Amino acid sequence: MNIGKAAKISGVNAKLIRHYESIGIIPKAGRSDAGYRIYTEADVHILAFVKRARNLGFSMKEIKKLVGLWRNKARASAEVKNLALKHTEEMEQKISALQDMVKTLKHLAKNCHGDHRPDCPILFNLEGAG
Amino acid sequence: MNIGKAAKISGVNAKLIRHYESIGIIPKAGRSDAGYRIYTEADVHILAFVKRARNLGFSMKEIKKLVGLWRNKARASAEVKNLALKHTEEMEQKISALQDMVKTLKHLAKNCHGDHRPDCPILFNLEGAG
DNA sequence: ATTGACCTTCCAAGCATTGGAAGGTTTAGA
DNA sequence: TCTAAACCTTCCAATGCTTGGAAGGTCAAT
Repeated sequence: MNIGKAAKISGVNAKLIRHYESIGIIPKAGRSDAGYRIYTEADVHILAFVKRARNLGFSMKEIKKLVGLWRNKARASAEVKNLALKHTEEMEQKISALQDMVKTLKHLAKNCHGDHRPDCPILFNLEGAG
Repeated sequence: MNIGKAAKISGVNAKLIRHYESIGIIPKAGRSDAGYRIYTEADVHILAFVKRARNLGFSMKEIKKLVGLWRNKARASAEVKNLALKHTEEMEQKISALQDMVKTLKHLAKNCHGDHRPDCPILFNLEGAG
């Protein structure tokens, strides 16, 4: 099938498929006489895999590893698990950083009149008075 | 003072200060005879303001607005508050998206042996079997 | 006069994705 | 058969934020 159909089925748009190919995330597709990329069911499967991993927040670098592990039937599950847990930790750190920011901003906003008056503790805090 | 000193005091490194100037976040600095940028205490104050806003997760676009509001003594606090609350909402959405990912990954990792064996529910899930 | 620490500009990379331009190919309909 | 729409190709650039380097000019102190 052509790239358009592969895109539709896998949920990864054509532009992105070409990009993934160019950075080596997925193997180079075969070509028709006219130079069109040709995809098999298996190729679409890889694309869908990539998409799911992205939805779980993995970076493309990590996904490259995951795809490699996935296609290597002899991989050790420990390697995959480590990757997943490391990623989980990073996300948890991001979450707590975001929660801190939200907490601070909510506190500041709560004490801001939010009307026509110019006085604003949010700016006052950013100003360095906090 | 020169850019190096301004960087040290404000906590924003010199490279970044030039960049901020180039994208219009901060006003263009004055220049010495030799072309060196010259900063005043007030300039450093703005830089520190930007840095604090960044630490709260505001985008540069938002910060551009905040700096404008901050310098405009006649601003309405409502405008600042809206900006802050909108930003807070966005962060909360990010948090919950991340939490979903973490939950899914933790669940998968829990059921993964994590040893030399190849079987791995994490990959199985990414494969599309989930 | 020379060294070293500063400053200048420009160009590029990193992340992941999206957009457009300019052109070739296939398919369907008049 | 001609043509128009819908596909495909490549390349170049932008997004947002930051960092890095190269090549060169300037300052302060030795």
